[in-house]
Amino acid sequence: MTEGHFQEIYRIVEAVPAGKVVTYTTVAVLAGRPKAARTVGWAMRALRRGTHVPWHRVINAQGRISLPSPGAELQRALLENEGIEFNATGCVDLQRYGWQG
DNA sequence: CTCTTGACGAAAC
DNA sequence: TGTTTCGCCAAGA
Repeated sequence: MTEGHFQEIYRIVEAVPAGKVVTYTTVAVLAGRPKAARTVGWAMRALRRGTHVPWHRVINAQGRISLPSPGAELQRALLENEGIEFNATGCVDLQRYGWQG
């Protein structure tokens, strides 16, 4: 399944437990590329049928959903379904729900 | 091989 | 405080 450098990213995202979230940067760091946060987003967008990666647990450093399109509503719904709460500003408390805690 | 795009991020304006 | 720019990395045309 060597789908390129995304494999490592997918592996990390899959390791994120339900009810927790990680930022693109965190995934990038764990993947060994702290400057490749954008690439993580690329990997998420590249997700297609067949990949059971919990992409919805990946948010930006602001604890906010970056998806400009309706995908944001879906991601938020999935996160709330896992018990994650959103701030009035639509932000998630990374200190509380972050994988790192 | 070159140029553009993108679900990022921090800094500059 | 909101918007814009630059840097970084990988993929697609």
